[in-house]
Amino acid sequence: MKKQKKEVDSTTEEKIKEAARVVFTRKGYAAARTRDIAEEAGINLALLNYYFRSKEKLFDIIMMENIQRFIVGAKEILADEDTSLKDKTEKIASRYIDMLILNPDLPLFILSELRANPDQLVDKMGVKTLIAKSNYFQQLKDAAKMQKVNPMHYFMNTMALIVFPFVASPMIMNIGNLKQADFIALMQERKKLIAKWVEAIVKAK
Amino acid sequence: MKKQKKEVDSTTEEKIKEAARVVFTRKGYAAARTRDIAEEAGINLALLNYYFRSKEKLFDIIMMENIQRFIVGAKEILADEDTSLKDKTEKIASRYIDMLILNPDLPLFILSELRANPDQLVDKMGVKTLIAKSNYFQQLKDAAKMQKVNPMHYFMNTMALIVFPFVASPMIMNIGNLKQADFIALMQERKKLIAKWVEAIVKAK
DNA sequence: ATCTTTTTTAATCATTTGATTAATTTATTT
DNA sequence: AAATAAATTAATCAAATGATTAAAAAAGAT
Repeated sequence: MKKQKKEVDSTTEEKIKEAARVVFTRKGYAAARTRDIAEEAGINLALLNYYFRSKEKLFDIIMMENIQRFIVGAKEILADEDTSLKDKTEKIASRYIDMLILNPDLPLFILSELRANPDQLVDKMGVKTLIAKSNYFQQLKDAAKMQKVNPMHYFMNTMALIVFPFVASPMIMNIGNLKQADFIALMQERKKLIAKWVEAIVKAK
Repeated sequence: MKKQKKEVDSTTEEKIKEAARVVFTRKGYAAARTRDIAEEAGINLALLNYYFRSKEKLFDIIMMENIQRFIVGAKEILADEDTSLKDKTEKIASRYIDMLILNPDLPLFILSELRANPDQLVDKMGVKTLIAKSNYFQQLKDAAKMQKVNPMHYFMNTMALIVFPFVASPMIMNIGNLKQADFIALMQERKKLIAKWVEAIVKAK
């Protein structure tokens, strides 16, 4: 009944999930074919429905896990009462840039599917409270109050500086004449720069 | 043979194109159904193929026009030899934010389809030379030289600050408890702020 | 008015695609 | 080893979907 788990990711179920993650994340729900996933996983198409019932059910699982993957680890950084805003920004930037180098399709996937499905997926994942009630957001508010600016601006700016290059990487690489390695090198540089920039923004004028 | 053009957008061909723009831009190529487009246009499905041969041909036209819509008007601002970097940034931010308020789905659509089709669509549209050879980019390079930083960083930052909030608007509105009108008000505020922020970034540290 | 061309419609086709079924193979239990 | 359960496969189904066709309607030309 139970599959032996000596190789953790070698069960059929795991092979399907991993293939689904690759295909869904790269092509999006609508463009992904269940046959693509089956082929990527090296399994018979029927097994996909045998293990996950439907394309949609499988997608929901992947979507959940992808969002989790996106916010995991952020909580401790954002909650830390002993670090400055600049410290947090640098840690967040560093962690996310590393993660995005490994999963470059993740943000565009999430943002696209989020727009397509006005579900409360974000709600469900508790992103809102994670951020809005964090020490980080309080520090943002403090900084914003002095500038008489909506703190959401600073939050958007930080996210933008971290995530946008990955969302727009084909265009960036084209305009800047960059190869894959050049782009990654640029992103590595940003780990330190972003915190500096955000600090400059917060203190601007 | 020729349709009279008294009402410019009332010809069947135009109705289809406009409907296609709406549906493609909102749902992307893969999720858009030719029947959706026909219904949105209020025409018989066969007319879509009669006028445009195929879904793909119609899409290519819309894609071209959408990219054009994205870069039109930027050229003069970027080329102007008599304005400062800050002036240009402010003008670009203002123009793009206005445009994005009217076409909020445009950037995610372009970025998604650009990633899906590694064609040289960007090449074809001449975005690269438009930017790389502009007075604007020269000013970016000058600023970057002093900071010993790749000028692409500043380009990415400016694009990010302008475009990202629209790409991530569902998440932003959720986290910030914002209604549509609140979000637009925030974007209006950014018109002025972005140039200030970019200036602060360029001069940072 | 008649003829020709263009536009529009309803019906249908062929393919793709998500899903199911029945049979076969493999693993587990007794 | 026999019996039972789980996993896998090939074949097939039904619905969706892009596209075509033949006929009808509308517009334009003679």
